[in-house]
Amino acid sequence: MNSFANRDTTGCGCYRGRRTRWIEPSILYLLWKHSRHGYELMNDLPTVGFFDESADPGAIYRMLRHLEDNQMVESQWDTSGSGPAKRLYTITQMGRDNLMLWFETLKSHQAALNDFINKINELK
Amino acid sequence: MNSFANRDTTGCGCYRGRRTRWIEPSILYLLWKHSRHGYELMNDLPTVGFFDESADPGAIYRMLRHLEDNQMVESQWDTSGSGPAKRLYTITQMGRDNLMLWFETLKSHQAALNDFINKINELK
DNA sequence: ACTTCTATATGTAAATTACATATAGAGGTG
DNA sequence: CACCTCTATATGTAATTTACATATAGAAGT
Repeated sequence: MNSFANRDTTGCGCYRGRRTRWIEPSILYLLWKHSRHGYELMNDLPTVGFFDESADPGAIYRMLRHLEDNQMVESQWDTSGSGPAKRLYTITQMGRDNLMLWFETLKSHQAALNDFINKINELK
Repeated sequence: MNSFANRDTTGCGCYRGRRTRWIEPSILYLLWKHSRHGYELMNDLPTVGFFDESADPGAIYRMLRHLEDNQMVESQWDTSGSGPAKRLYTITQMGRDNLMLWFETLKSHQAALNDFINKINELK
């Protein structure tokens, strides 16, 4: 069964203010800047800030397939260069729109977090 | 089986930078301000900012029991007043220490979130 | 007797995470 | 050429977490 079942039909992972799955906007952000391979994303994700040294390959490839199923990204096999064939992922307009939805969610979370941190500060 | 198995032995829910379970610091924060009943927490949690209109009673009572198992809070039955007997929860020194650990985690998450939001802003 | 409100607590399906493992091409080395 | 390592994509699955439903029960009003 699809582990993304029960999500809304737009494929937007930011529905209902869920605060996890930062991997989705992180991937969209990196692909917005320029197209990349999955393996590249695995190395680049930690630069976004939500990940430590490495990101889980399983999570990345499953998320990429989910994003592709929902027309957020497109891919094509790239047989040039050395090493095994790789898929080059490119963000679509829907993907960009989706990241902008995420942006609103992230800002609202940012506000809540700032507020909570201020509250704790006042305790001391 | 305890659903908090595999957590570290200090009972600190902020280990490894986990970004969910805001309910734990939220409860500790409210109890730091003053002792409350579980039912009161259910109503007060939305004022902290991470919850919408209501918080899940199941999550609250299970978290309270977890906090009590880890000496973060203490409770005593309160039979005064009207209505059924209720448990009055009070934060302990360990609970306060734990919230301060959470505080550091939350600030590091705040930094990552601020950074990511700025990055998305630069795309536009 | 019946209903509603307060209060605490448990059950469980579905979603998610974390980690392990599988598959496979390319390149280097003895 | 057998072997190892690195790159690259992908699947399997146990444990964890969430979300929602339901259970239990005293008190208070009607």
